[in-house]
Amino acid sequence: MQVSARAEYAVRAAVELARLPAHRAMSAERVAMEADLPAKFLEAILTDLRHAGIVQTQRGAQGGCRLARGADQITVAEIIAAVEGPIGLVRGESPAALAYPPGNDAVRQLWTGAQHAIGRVFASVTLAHLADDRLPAPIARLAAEA
Amino acid sequence: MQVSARAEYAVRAAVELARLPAHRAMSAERVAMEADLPAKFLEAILTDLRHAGIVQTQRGAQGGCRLARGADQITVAEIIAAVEGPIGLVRGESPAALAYPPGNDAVRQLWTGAQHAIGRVFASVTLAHLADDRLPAPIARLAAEA
DNA sequence: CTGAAACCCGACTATGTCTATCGGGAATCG
DNA sequence: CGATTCCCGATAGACATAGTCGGGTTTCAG
Repeated sequence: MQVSARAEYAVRAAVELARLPAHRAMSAERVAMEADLPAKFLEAILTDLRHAGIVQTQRGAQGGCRLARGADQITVAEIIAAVEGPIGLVRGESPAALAYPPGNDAVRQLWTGAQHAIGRVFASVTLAHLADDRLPAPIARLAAEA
Repeated sequence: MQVSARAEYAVRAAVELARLPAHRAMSAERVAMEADLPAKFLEAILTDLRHAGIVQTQRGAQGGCRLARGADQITVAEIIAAVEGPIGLVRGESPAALAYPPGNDAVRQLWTGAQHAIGRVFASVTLAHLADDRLPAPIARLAAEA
């Protein structure tokens, strides 16, 4: 039950971009410096984010990266999906695809529920929240509880 | 973001045991047959469950495995912890152990919240629920939603 | 007592995933 | 032109995971 380094880096990099003044770009290398991430690895991650339409890039001198939309229009869920590919909670399969014998539907629902629980958290947090260092109240409460 | 085969197998095997009449045991091999799991691999998993005090075993002819407690006293969270070891959501570290620069606490809280969200699901489902093929209402609702 | 049933356990292999880097190519701007 | 910056495929190395093997130990039935 892990969040990959890839996903964690993607979020941190995106937060960096979200803190940029509007319409300004930042080179991938600079993002790597600021966020303390391995430069070439981050480059690959930013490529994923671009393919997913989350960031836009500009080649050449004075080029760089910026968010393709407002920070409040980009959720953590999107970012993670972009870098980790389609999410399969159990053995690479979606819970819905698992074949359990009859009378064992609850097991499937268990995995589905877990997936939705985490998906709901990720879908309700945007880059704007992270850039402001302030989560939505329900999530903050969840994080604070025992 | 995956549940390992190990964890999934452990849950399925435990459900099998939960459906046994009280004080009856079942050989590991038979559990593997019934639940359609690789026999030797399951043996290793059952060893983990025994070390965690979730199942009891009896060697020799007519021996086998049974739950160490009532099915309603064993949660999925316990089972998963038993077979996957201490859970580290991000890069093997607990979110609390991650060092983020100041102003980035929300990122840490995000991972913590995700961990709690999933932990809450797993902690509220017991083997009794799964053996009856019926989840607690809040979890069932979570599984059913879009 | 003997032998079969069953657990116990460490070693091992194979496969894949994940992290990260390298090197060179293509676009862009000054 | 030439510096900057993105683009992308190949690849290496480390590690985790899934699953097997073989032999040992305990226990019980007869």
